[in-house]
Amino acid sequence: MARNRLLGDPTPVYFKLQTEIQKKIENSQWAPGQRILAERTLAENYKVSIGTVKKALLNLVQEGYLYRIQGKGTFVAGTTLRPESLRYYRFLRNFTDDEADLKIKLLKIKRIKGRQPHNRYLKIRSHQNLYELKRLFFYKQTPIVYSISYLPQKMFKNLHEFPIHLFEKVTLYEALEKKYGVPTLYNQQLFGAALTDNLTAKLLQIENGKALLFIEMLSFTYKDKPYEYRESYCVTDERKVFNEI
Amino acid sequence: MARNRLLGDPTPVYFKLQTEIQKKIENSQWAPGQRILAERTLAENYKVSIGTVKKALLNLVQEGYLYRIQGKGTFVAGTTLRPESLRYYRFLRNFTDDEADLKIKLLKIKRIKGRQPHNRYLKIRSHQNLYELKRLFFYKQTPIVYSISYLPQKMFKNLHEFPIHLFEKVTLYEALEKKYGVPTLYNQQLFGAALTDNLTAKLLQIENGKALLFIEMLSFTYKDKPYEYRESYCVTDERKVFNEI
DNA sequence: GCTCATTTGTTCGTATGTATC
DNA sequence: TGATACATACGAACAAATGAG
Repeated sequence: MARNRLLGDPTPVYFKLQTEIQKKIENSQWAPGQRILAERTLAENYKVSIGTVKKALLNLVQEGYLYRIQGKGTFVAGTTLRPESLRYYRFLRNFTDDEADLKIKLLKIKRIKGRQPHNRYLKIRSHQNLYELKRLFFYKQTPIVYSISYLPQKMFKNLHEFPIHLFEKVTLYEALEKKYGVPTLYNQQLFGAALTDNLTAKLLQIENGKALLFIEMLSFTYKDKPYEYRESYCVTDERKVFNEI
Repeated sequence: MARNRLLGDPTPVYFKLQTEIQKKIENSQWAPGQRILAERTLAENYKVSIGTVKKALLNLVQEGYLYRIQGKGTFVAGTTLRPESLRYYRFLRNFTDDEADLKIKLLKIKRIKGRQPHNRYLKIRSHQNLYELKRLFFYKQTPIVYSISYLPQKMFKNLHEFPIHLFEKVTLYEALEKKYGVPTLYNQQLFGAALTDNLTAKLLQIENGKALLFIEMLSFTYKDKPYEYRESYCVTDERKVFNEI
């Protein structure tokens, strides 16, 4: 009977509930993996019908904040990028090829002063410091990607003290979500081409003057907050970088 | 009361209805833009409750088959009706830049014999013939993309007889949807880097030996049917190709 | 500018099916 | 087996937007 809307507030009840839950997830009051209250319980607590609770929850499932398992419950989700696209990056010979399995090697992690345009992309002030991660991605002993990541020090305290294998065994995404509760919700990329310089030629073991795929990437977590800016140089002679939209 | 499910068929009623409507859209019985029957009418026709019809329709909205306007009705969607998501490449100087507006020039359209790997990507037999479209994309008089598209002749009969401005004034997507009822649902891309050869250097008005962004693209319509394979060469000195996932 | 029929949007409540442990 | 939790389905009432008259 829409009892809750008689006072002239046009915001639907389900949307208010949805927003409340979303906020609890965004500010980490409810952590990824955690089971939340049951439909009925929520309905009783908020004094709304089960159907209204269902609508709020299903919307949040659709937006990637929650997932539900019949008979078990409703749970807070983590990184919402499809696991395939998360595996960084996906290298294929052609459209019908299988994905190549890459190994990661951490070259260096260090703390650096803030710089531009990095800090601007990350939406932090220019005096805020950064972590710089340099990594190589290998396909069967052959290096094919050289990437440099920049992360706000303030957001990832003591990142440099973690064991190195953390950045080699799992993706950076998984590591950051597990250690800092920062799930990846979406990311933006800029694709370009560049010629090899001395450094990249040496690291990627190719001759100078070859064409490289150059990717700039910004990864976002809750509240459209960018938390990583990454530059990658890719050898695409054999395999190319796959994307689906 | 689930009357329709007493006979042991585990398929939900809403899902059957959803599938029926989806098929009508896929085989063009219901065309993009067309209004479909009202909720109540569908409920009466199929002898199910309004809630069940609603669920089926909302699922199809979410999958992009339909859109709904309160007070007007439920309509069949198409590519044209979701402009932002499936645009041509978007060219930006950096992450905070605005999108550059590109002009298109059709260089040539001709019928060619089928070839590999094109026909394999398009999932058609190797003897089936193709259309080949060569186009240049300009940003303020400066050419920045050279693209070659391949389309199955069988699927797009008489494509070469359409006026040229059709391929210059609107995107290829819109043209194909309007003329052949083939909306674009998603596409796949492979990104690589290449060095300029004589042809591309001349067309793109740059010197030989520069690095170009090379994009292979496959566009899909209903039933995961690929209908266009495209190769693009992009000058990314000033602007880069944007993507968001 | 107003009214009215149509259509979708929101909310309620109930009953039953089905998966999990 | 039973308790719990989500999924499906029904139907009613009212709100809000649209467009025609």
